[in-house]
Amino acid sequence: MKIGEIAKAAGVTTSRIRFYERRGIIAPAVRGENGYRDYPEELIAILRFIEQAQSLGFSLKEIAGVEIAEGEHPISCDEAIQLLSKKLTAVDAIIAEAKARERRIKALIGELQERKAQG
Amino acid sequence: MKIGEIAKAAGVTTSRIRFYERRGIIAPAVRGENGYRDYPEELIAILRFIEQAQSLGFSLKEIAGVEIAEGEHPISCDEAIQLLSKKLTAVDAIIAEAKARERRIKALIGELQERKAQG
DNA sequence: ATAGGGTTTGAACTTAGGTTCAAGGTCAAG
DNA sequence: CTTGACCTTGAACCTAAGTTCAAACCCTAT
Repeated sequence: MKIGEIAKAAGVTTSRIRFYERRGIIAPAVRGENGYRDYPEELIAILRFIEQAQSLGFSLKEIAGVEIAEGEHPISCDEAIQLLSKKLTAVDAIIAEAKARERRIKALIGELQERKAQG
Repeated sequence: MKIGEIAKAAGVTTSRIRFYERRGIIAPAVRGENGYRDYPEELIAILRFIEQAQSLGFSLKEIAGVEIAEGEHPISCDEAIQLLSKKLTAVDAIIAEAKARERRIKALIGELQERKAQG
């Protein structure tokens, strides 16, 4: 498949695919006679996997590590659980931080409303 | 006060203060004979205000808007409540998103543990 | 053969919030 | 009078995840 076809199939832009290649997140494409990139259908699943991982909060750097591991020797179930657990901890920290922010903002609003009503 | 003094007093770097000036977040400093920036003590409070606002989730762009308003005609209590309420909504959205992520990650971990135990 | 669409490359641009650097000017102390 | 600490400027650099651009090449349909 040509880059435009696979991009459409996976729902990403062609520039993004080239970018992933530059960054080593996906393997360099096989080239046709004309120099065009030629992709196997399996890349569609990989691109979708990348999107999924990103939406869970994994950076491309983190994803690249897994992808490379996939190339060499696929990531094990235990390793996947490890990675997800670590990310879960990070996400929990983000939630806690955001909640703290929320509390502070609410407190400030309360203060200002007091001031408006009384002072 | 010289830039180094005020930076130390406010707990920020001198480069940050110059950066804020470049961006129009704080007013251009008055200059002494030697060309050195000369700051009034009030800037300490302003710098602390900026840090506070940032830690509540306001961007420098948003803060700049308020600062400019402060220069011209101070922001009203009602306006402050408005801004904070809007930010509260944004923070709530971030929390909701992060929680959704958390749920998805937990679900995935659960799936993988099932697979490990059974499959 | 020519217009259009798709592809190639490398390089520059984007947002955010700064930091770091180089080259030079200033000031107080010893 | 020189050393060291501070100040000045503009410009480049940083992370993240791409996008956009220019100039050129390829392919297909008319």
